[in-house]
Amino acid sequence: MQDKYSPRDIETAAQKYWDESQAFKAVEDSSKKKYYCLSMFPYPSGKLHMGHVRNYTIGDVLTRYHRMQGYNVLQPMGWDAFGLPAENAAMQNGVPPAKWTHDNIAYMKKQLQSLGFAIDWEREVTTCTPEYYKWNQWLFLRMLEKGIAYKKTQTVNWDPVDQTVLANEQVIDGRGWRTGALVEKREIPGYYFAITQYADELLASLDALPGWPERVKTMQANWIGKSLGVRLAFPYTLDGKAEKLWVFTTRADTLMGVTYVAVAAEHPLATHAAKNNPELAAFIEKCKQGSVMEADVATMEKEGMKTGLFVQHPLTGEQVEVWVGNYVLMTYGEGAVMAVPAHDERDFGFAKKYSLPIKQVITQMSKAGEEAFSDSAWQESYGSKEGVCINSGKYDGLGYEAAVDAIAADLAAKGLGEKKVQYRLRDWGISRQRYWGCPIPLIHCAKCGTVHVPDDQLPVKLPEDCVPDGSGNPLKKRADFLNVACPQCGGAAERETDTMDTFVDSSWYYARYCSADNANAMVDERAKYWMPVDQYIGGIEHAILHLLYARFWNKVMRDVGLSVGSDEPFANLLTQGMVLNHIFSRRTDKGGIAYFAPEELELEHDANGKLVGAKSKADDQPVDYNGIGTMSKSKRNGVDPQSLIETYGADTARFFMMFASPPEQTLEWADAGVDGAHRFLKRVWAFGHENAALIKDAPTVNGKLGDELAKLRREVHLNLKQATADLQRQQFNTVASAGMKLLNALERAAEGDQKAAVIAEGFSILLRVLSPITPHITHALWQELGYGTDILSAPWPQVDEAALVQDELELVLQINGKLRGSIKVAASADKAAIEAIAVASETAQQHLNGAAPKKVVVVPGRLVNIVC
RNA sequence: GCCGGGAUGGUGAAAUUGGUAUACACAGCGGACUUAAAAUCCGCCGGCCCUAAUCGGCCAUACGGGUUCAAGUCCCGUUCCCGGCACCA
Repeated sequence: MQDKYSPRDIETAAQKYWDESQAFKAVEDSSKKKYYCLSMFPYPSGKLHMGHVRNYTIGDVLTRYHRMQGYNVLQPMGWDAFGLPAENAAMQNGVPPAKWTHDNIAYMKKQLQSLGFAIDWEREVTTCTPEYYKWNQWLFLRMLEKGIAYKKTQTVNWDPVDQTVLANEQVIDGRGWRTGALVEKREIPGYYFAITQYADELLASLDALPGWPERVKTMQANWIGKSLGVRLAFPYTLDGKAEKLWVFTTRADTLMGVTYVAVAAEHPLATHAAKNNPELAAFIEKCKQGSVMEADVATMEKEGMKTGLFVQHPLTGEQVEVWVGNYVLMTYGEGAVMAVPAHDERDFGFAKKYSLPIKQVITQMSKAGEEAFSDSAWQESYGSKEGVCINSGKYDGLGYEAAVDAIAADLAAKGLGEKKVQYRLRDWGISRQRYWGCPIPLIHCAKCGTVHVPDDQLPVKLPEDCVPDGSGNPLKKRADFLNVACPQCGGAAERETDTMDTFVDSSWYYARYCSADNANAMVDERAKYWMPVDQYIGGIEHAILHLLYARFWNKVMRDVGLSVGSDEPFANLLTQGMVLNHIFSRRTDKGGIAYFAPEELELEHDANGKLVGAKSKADDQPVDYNGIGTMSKSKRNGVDPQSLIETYGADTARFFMMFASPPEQTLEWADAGVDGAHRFLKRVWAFGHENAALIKDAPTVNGKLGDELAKLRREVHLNLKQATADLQRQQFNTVASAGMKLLNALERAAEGDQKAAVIAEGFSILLRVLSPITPHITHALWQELGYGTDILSAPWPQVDEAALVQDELELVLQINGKLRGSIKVAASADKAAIEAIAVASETAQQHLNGAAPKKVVVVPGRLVNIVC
């Protein structure tokens, strides 16, 4: 046995052993309880970053822990390999996205393997391979057949200089990231998945997911946003024809307070009004500038212009003025809203700005609003809270529900409205005008229209040698891809060049791992054994979109008749906190933005170690600080774990990452503390080495121990108990602490009868507690010390409750809630006895001064509080 | 702007159900070993006050209120930070 801890040798040997013994190959075995542990697969950006190390270490700890608990475990890995960064890299380096992606995968796979994760690599899945994306195409066609997929227009960000569609991420302050040009909104056709058809089920089955964090379920429920409201119409006459302007509201009780209606810039009414109104036409054009992002729309200055048109109030028949508002979105609801400035904050701001009338129709029973319409007066007099109707004619005095019912009934009688359930959730637009994605399997024929690619011609393969140049989709220039015979008439036709959103790829990979080698089916019977995923682990940033899309897709697969095994794909979810780092950038001369990677920068700190700025190493000039944020490819602020692994070894990297903070917590990256983690592992090794002879020959603990050794053994089992509980509740930082405390205790062991037995037992517990976190060092020591051949299949240690028993307890003594001392009581003492001892104590007598206590609170095993 | 989360020593954090706030570490300081350094080991380590030193007292879990015998933990309000907002993945 080496006397010095040498991670390189130990880790290479352990990994070789696992590899040769096929230790992590998962085989279906219906006689054993299965545990499918899945971490979100990485985008192959080039190198792992610390967020990956954190994510995959968490998954590996859970996998190895459950294996020791006797489960048949599956932990697979794959690559979310289509996406935008590959195209950006292609533009920068002139390398085709396919090559760049496959090179990155090869490198990152080596990195993952060097971390010693218990992964079954035979099930590896890569989404940019035809074997995988064939099934995207296959299911897409099934969805078209079932009416779950359909075509309509979508609004996109358009860069007028590059003549290309921009992702939201590529829009910075309303400008294209490469060109600096003002971004425009543009309407183009695209394919949608009707996720709203599943809205009710997606909402309802959140209740069937007790293993999901509440915060994620709340976010998803709010995102789906089911609300009961009223869809109602404002009638009007246009060119002599009777028309209706439809709106949706959740506040029909305020209908009598409507003082104007606002429509989107793209609304037909706006278009009509603009025909003879150049000023309005110009305003509508202006509304088309800027990004489509909701955050931008919600924070921009609200602007509007009157159309000169009027509609009728559906109940009173009064004239209501129609405005165009830049905050009304054509793609939401009806593209028009009724405005009640007295009881909606946004309408109020708009009405104040354009001096529109404000009519109070709800009272909160505070003072009536005669005074100036200042914001605080609005809050006090009006407000958006539900209340009782006033100034509303026959509805006066009604509360929210009664008013909505009465108004809805009156609208229905006139044929001008009805109650309606509305969702905030919108259908999922999946068309991307981009090269590096899964081709949409459709063919456009002049004669036959849009034709489905027949199943026997799938997959539609993406040519892998394109190099995008930033302007438009290169597939449009590929005659060999584009030109195809129409499957129906055999005439000349063209392939669809749009590709699918990469969220499609990641919506079902969990199922593919179960049948990764099946070329004839998307999933097969084996999915029934493994699914649902028992533990899914990934970043909290996926709380809504990815997790909702995956839940939706799983239900679609079920409804298409595939054997997915369950209605929900992920039984338990652990949402990892983000690993953050500082972000630095510079404006480019074109007006775009360029980010700097940590290795390109010289950071500057003040005396307290606080970051004050940074300089580029290349030109020694300062760069802009953009605050702190998620480690990401696009912001270039990821920290590569490679040097950490090379310097200290995988076990140190893993231990440090787990010890740094609880998994769900956001973590600002700092490598202070890595030394401490490494020092601890060196101590573990040294302890094993120094006590090797003692441990190898040790008998088992038998009979009563001396006080000191009994105390040590109690500490060992206390820490085992804590570590086991912490693994159950997935708080790995305190599992690491428990390991440290355990070693501290063992190192301080007193001499005495049975010392060898206590040490041998204690160290075997320590090794097993640590093994999920630091599998290599524990594997080596387990073998070297003769505990067994393979710690992987060692059972998880059991707490000996007898070792925890104490004869005498020390309780905290509080006087009036303040710590004033302690008392010793027999473990068997009852409440009355404890109270008597506490009151009789010298400390209590001093404070009581002869008087009787007003109250005594006894918390068994913890404290006594005397109130005087 | 909307939805979700967070804030505890110089730093990462602990406190599992309302019951000793700061476990376990990092950094720092002091010491041992050494010709020396590294490594290793030992000790100290929230702030203020009292004391020669102990003993002890007060304050402190982002900020302001509240409930309770008792609040980091529960309730109300505020600030700042992080994640998401539908074409980053």
